[in-house]
Amino acid sequence: MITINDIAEQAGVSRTTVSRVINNTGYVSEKARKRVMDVIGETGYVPSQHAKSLRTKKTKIIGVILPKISTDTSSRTVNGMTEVFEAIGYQILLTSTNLDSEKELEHLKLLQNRQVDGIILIATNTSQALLDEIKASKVPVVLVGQQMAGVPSVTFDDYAAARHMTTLMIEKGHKHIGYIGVDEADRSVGVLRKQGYLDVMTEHGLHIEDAWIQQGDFSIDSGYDAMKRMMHESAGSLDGVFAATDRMALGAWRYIKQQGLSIPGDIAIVGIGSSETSRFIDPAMTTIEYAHAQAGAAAAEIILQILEEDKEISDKKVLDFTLVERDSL
Amino acid sequence: MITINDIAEQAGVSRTTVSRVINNTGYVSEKARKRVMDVIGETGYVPSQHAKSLRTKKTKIIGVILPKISTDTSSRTVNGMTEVFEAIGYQILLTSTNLDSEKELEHLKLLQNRQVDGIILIATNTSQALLDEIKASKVPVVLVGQQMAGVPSVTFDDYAAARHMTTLMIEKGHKHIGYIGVDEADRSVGVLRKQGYLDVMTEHGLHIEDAWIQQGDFSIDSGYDAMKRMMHESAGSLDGVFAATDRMALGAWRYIKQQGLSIPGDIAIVGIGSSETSRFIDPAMTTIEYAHAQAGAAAAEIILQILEEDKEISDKKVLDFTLVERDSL
DNA sequence: CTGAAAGCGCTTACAG
DNA sequence: CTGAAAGCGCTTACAG
Repeated sequence: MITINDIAEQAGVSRTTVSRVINNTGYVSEKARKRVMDVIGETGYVPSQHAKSLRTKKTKIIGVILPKISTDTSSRTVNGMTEVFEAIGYQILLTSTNLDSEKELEHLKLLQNRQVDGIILIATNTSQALLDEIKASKVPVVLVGQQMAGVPSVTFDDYAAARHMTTLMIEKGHKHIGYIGVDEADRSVGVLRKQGYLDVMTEHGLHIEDAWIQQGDFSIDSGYDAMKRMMHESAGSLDGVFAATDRMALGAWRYIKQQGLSIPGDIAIVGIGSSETSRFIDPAMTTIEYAHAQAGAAAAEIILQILEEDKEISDKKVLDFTLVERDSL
Repeated sequence: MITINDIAEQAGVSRTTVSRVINNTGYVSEKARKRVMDVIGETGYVPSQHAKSLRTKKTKIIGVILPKISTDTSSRTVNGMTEVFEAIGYQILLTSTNLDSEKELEHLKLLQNRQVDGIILIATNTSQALLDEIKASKVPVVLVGQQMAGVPSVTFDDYAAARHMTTLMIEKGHKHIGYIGVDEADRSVGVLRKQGYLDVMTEHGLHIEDAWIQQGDFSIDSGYDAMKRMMHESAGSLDGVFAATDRMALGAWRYIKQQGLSIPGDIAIVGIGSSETSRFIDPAMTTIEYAHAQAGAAAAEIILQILEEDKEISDKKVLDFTLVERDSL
């Protein structure tokens, strides 16, 4: 392996000088700089990041913790971050918790040991343990998807989105609207979206049967099962279903189709997420689109600001949503 | 920051001894080990990976180069790798080329500077420049999706898969079969799949109009456009289309539906890839499934063998495919 | 069973 | 404008 010493020797300067030209810092005579550059060019020398990190305590690596790597949401978010980071030479160290929230804690620790400069956590819950770990973190953490006191984050306006969608359903003449949600440990998806639905229903004086509120686990199959339960247990007047995510809506869609019912004639079905599949099914699903790439980019920018400008930031950036009206409502 | 020196001091031993207990190497008396462990427990000390890497030249980080992060294929592949790596404490440094093959070279260099232990490259072409860079690499590289002389790889049997699908179409009574492919710089997708189609057609003495062979660029829209061109330029007897990827097949499907044609009644349409969407559209698409997660896992295992067992491996692992028969053929 | 010492490849005051 | 030297936090022969 070729080191800074080799370059210094071949260029006939000290390694201090070599370091200066590499990092473009301090004064170096044009002559010396050129000699060093030439030798670097000839040898193809690249500085050891480890040695450098050991000294400077900086790595230019950002740890990213995802709930699951193979989802539309994750990959779009990471994509957005990548664009921002790549331009300035940062790289991403990726870990996935595979939906195991214990692992969020574990990975948070792991990444710090790796001496990443910062961590972006696509969070699925807001537990106290998680908050504690974040507060204790030696490196800045920014949250995506959830908000926590004193922690910078970028989220979508889940409550407003759910309100908007529910209102739209009512405006279109639906009155007996069911809801497929997720566990409330997930504040954004589990609590806020549901609350939006509940509040709008109440404000319109609309009754909600117990059977109309079901819970899934984000998977397509769980949406299918939830829909099935809802139909079986319901008194029968159901004319619309709002699922907290497109994947669960897709499962519900599937069950309804299998029953030979018409969408939206018999039952309207809508989701949130704007997945690719939701666009191609028949009827194409009305949904709400979140700009995940933009969220990723925003998170990247926040962490960069903290790192490079050494700012104390605890911004909570809330991104807007856009309604995608198609044919299932 | 708390270091090995602090631990040594508090435990009343030398840092040599601390290092020994951390790494479970050499002799340490039970008493000393316990004291050290206790102090580590109390302090929450974690060794600096950089210092360690600087000495050992190992990082336990694998660089992964993807063509595009937000695709089904990529995320499934990465998922498969993650499972293997996670179990033994390796992590993944992810970079995406965003379909820019220049960047494959660039990232190959970049990752080496990051001192990754190895690189997994999800390749989209087999250019000489790429091969040269791989050969010159200081760390082992394993290829996914393409084969190159002397480089370990895991691929799918694209030629056999295309043959299989084309044969099936013919058996189902289709004779006028078009093909939507991609650029031939991509040997696996561009050349082998097309060759499978061509050979089977020839063997059955089936004629192929010029207009029946079109090219896309992997995107849904390009499949749509290719299908449109095919229909416009064709003499009219077309009764089936085989697209090299599900996404392009999806685009083609869309165009055919828009024309009010029946699938597979008027035209059958099939793809390769088994994307989620292909399962939910109407009619559900017949396709070929590749076990991407398994490919990722296989690649991870190969690189681990090279790294941990110090073997010289240039295995070419070829994974099988499975036909997913649905309703579009 | 244990420790002193050298060294991994850098950067950064400090002195000139 | 330049260099000698210290030091970042580890591991690993070597000697005892």
